[in-house]
Amino acid sequence: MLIATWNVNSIRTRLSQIIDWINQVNPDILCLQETKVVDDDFPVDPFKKLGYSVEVFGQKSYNGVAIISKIKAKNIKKGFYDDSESNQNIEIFQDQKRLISADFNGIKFINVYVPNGSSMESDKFKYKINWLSCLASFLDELEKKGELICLMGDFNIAPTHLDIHDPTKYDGGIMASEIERTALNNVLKGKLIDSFRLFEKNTGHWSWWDYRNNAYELNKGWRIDHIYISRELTSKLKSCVIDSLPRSNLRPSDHVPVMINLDLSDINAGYFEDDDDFFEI
DNA sequence: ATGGCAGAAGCATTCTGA
Repeated sequence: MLIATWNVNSIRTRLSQIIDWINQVNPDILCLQETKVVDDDFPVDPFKKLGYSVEVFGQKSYNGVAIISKIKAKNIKKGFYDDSESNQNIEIFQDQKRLISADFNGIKFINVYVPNGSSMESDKFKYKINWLSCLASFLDELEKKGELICLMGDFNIAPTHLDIHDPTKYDGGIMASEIERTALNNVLKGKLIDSFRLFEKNTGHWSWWDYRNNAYELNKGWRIDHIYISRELTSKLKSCVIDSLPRSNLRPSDHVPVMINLDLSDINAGYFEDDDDFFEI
């Protein structure tokens, strides 16, 4: 099963590039961030024509997440909590559409667009850290239920110095600070594993290049888009690749897709049995 | 230290992103 994440920086501007990429790669699940469109205006038809279902959680101009899938989603949840579970502490996070989750084949897929944080002195930075704290609580609840998890998206954090083209210049700053890395590790708690690092130990692999200063041509990138999976799933993980080619498109997104291949053939045999039924591939 | 580039809103310019 091919599972991908891509911050497309506007679904409407990038639509033809996304459709082209789907036709080339044929992913089973594609999680998008920064769709920048209200749900009613999301272009669902081009995806439906290719046999995909579309689940969206968007807003005007900013943020917005979506899950495109060949498999039918179960338990679609938009934001940290459904309306029925309203919680005073997280209500301030519901106006920014940054998280959508759904179950596929007995695995909880969580698609996130973590706030950027602007500068470390800003209120937006506090918002980023608080948002990550909310995400940690959200995952704690899932952990308690024993859910298998795939947490993916644009994290706006380089996990280590290996994930920055110039760590001497940027380590310790925004997207690379100890505060952010600690907040991220508090989400992962050693239970969720960075898929990419199971295959690649070296630096020089980026998922985002700034539009400015010829960053892509100079290969001055960052690895800030990630796919984390439950430790129990790592034996099923066959690959994790960053497809940097779409960054050379005309009018590209500043991010590129990251993709894993999970071999869930044993789930077909009913290995993971749900309360109510077996999972279809 | 700042700007640079891009997208959305909306029609000049501002806000936001990372």
